[in-house]
Amino acid sequence: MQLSVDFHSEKPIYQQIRDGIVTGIASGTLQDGDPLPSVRALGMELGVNLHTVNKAYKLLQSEGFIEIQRSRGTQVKAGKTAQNAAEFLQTSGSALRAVLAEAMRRGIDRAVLHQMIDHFYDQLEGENHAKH
Amino acid sequence: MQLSVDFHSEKPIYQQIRDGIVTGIASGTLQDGDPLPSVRALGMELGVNLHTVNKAYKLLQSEGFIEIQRSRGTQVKAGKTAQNAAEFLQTSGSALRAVLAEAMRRGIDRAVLHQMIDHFYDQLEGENHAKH
DNA sequence: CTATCTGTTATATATAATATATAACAGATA
DNA sequence: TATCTGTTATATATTATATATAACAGATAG
Repeated sequence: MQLSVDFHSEKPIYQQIRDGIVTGIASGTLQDGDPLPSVRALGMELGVNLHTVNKAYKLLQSEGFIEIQRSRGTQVKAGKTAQNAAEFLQTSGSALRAVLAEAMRRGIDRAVLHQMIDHFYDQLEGENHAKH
Repeated sequence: MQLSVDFHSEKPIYQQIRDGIVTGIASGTLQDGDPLPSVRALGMELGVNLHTVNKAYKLLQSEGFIEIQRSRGTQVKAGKTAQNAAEFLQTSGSALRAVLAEAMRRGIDRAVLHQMIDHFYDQLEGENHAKH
């Protein structure tokens, strides 16, 4: 687990943990069936309370990224969602990377970029709804 | 001002207001020198407290998007940041839109997408730092 | 000059999200 | 049986968000 948390980030710790694991799955570092550290072990490793790790695990479970088995442990469940993310990165990753590089070259702030993406996504969702 | 807020959104109201105005500037709907409603007027229009609007205005000011003049009002200040955003949308907007459409076609969640973008941005920042 | 419009400041309150701390419970397993 | 799992419960602290009310001070239109 090459995973770290930034205590000064505006992003909640439990989300940082979630994002790190999702990234691991999407990039193939974490594969189907791989065991995850226990909530206590990862908590110790990151210097974080076990409940914070538990919150991240619960979130990942609700999103279908992992499977939690009481008193047995936690395993990566590289299902449809993870597979879709991985395939998207393979087909469109370089295009996305190029667009982001252009944005960075123009000095566009990360928050502004997120806002643009939400805006486009809203538009696309509206178009899709209109079709049905 | 075609601007609305979603009280059930996970995104804070003051950020929704900010994002709406930034979108207006980037799209050209709001142009340099255009006056914005007073904090009280916009608060009334949106059904929101004046301090919430004021918080959004302060944020926009700190980002260089608007200019606030005590007791005179607020004006759009389409400076470098806004210009950069607008130019980026003109040159790369369609490419970004295409990538996002592909992501949506694959059913990729908005949060996962944001996470991917942060990941790429972190990578690109690392590469740029390494060059200098 | 006066009334009214600006943004601003101050104070208080309420709610929700985040994070930690501590303890105990219950199932699986070596 | 001892120890590892996730889970539940309770309590506390901090921060962010949002509202409410009131007052202040500068600009401006009447």
